[in-house]
Amino acid sequence: MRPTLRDVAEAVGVSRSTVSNAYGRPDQLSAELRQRILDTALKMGYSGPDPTARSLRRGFVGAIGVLFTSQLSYAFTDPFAVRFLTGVAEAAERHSSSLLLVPLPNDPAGARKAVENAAVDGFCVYCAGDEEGIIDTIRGRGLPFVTTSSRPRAGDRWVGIDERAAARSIAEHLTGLGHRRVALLGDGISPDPTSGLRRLPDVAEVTHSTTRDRLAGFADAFASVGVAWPELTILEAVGNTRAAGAEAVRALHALAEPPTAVLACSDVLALGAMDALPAVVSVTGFDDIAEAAPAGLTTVRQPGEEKGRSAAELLFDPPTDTAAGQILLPTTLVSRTSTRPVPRS
Amino acid sequence: MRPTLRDVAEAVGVSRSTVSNAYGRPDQLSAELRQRILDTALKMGYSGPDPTARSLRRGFVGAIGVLFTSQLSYAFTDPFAVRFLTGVAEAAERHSSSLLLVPLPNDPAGARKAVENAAVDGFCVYCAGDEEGIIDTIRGRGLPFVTTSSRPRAGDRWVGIDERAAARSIAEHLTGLGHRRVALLGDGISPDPTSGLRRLPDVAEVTHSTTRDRLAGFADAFASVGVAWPELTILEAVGNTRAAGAEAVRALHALAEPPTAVLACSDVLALGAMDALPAVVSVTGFDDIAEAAPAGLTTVRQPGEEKGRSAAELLFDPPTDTAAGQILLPTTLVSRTSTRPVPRS
DNA sequence: TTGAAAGCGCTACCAA
DNA sequence: TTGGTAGCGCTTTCAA
Repeated sequence: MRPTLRDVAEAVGVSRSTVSNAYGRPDQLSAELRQRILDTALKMGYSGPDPTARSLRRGFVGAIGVLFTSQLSYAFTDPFAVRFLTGVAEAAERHSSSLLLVPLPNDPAGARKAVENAAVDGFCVYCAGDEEGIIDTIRGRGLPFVTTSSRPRAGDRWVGIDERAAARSIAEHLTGLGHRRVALLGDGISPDPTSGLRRLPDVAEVTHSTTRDRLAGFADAFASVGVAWPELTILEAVGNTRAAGAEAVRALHALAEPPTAVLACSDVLALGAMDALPAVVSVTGFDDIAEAAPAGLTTVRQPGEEKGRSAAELLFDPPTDTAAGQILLPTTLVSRTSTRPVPRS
Repeated sequence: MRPTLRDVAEAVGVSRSTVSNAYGRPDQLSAELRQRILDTALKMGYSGPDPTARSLRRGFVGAIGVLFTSQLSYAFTDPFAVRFLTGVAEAAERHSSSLLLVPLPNDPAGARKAVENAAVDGFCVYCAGDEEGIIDTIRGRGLPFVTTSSRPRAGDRWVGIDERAAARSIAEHLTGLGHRRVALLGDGISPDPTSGLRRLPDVAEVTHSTTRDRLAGFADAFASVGVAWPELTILEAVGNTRAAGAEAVRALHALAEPPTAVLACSDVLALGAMDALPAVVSVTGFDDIAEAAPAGLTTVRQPGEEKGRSAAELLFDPPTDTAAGQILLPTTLVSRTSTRPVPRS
């Protein structure tokens, strides 16, 4: 049996409080006594107060939870998610807090349970899919949280970008180059995804909110040059991976009149599309991950690390002014070689 | 005040054990009573047992700690570390366990405290630097752990590769191409690093164990063709980043007889070296990260995800056979275009 | 199937 | 500066 604080107290011949103070409040006892306690503890193989017991008593844990609304192991394969995490980690370091990464099972009940069982002081929710249920569960626990959802509730802390406007801006870049027959590529379009062409009466039916907003932004730009939603080709990828992007655009080969450009909802998908398409087809991405520049991918840059950092800081230092709890980050259109004017035919 | 399990028990008019069972052991009470309890709880705003209290009572947490022996936020910028983490996450998902990422302060005392305060059931230690003190602290807590250290103690659980042999193999590739005047590039060579040329009487003095073993392996190959340690140029990078690699090799411009090849201790450093050197200089890396292939970098492949997965599995399912607790992973030499025969002059 | 009792290991208050 | 006391919120025997 490992020794407890009580054992050390008995061995030294002092009370438990004094031993506790020796670890947590060194100023509450003489340096000499403290040293005697620490020495005895070391000799007995006691390595300090049990973290769990301490958390229970103190009512705070010293860790924040990070939730990815997609599979945790996938999150690490998504360069943008990793950048977000880097930012969160920076803030956590500054606040001497740990990061609890909680894998969420696919079934809602399991996900709920996972969120309820996480021993944390608050959550950063990286929204890449369905977040409603998860956020409700956190709310139910009464814990503070920050989201990157594309549509935060008023009063919720949030860090994000104007998804729709950013998407519109890159689509306008393409309309400016003369593109009219285009395909939109995203994942999380339907609840039960399959790769390839999708018939979609209305953008409102798109499952994932981020994809929905970006597609809506793309559509805005085309609507303003007279291309209505039904004339846009919608491509669904199964998952946000390069391979899924490549796979999805294969469906274009079957078309009599293939699009002159593909607008992807992420750089990862866009790079996959470039892998599978001839270079005459213009391609755009979203995020500006590290791989985008060497590939010459035209994209929208959003500050990934800063997103993570701001989210975590919002959790650690809640702003008193409620308006300051919503941080809108800037985006920039980055024009590279993957987009060109429509070839005359 | 949030309601506790006790409040729910009183509201329903049953004992606390029964409410506890309603959550943790549904088979211990009638479905009807359970539903009544759950309904009441919901109405009262009770969202299930407190995770910390439950952990204390049960004596187990449901999370494993992941320790990077370099700054946590840096770890995410290292593609190989991210792959390791991906593997760990996969295993954690399978075992419904969370991942606690613990930032370690640079000072040993702070690092010790951070490890002592982590509420986890065990640790995966990703060794990229000094691990001795950290592992001792874990041992002091009596928690199970797995390392990727290059020199595990007998009896410790471990996952790794034969660093020295792998390094030797890639160096032999270069000696086979005729290279004799070469530079070795690594980080963590000296305790107080500065970028550039390093005078180093003996490889044993290298600070970080992994760098030490890889440099030793490089040296082995050159020794066997008659190039002794003092004839090798040693370059130190400050940190394992692409920029640091580029910066470190700038020191070569000053040499009258620059090396014909640079052997780096990681792909990241190697890519940096390629950024800063003329293409006639051969460069080798280590790890085979995703960026290596497009850059044509000759390197040694080690299975990153598998390393993480195996490490975590070793933690979750301790092998009864102690010999099975040490897993040696295979490596492969991947020859690409960044290495060429020595140009005749 | 349900309940009473006994802590898990610790910290914080208050009094000495 | 030190110690006694009272729980933090829960689970788990064990007995009814």
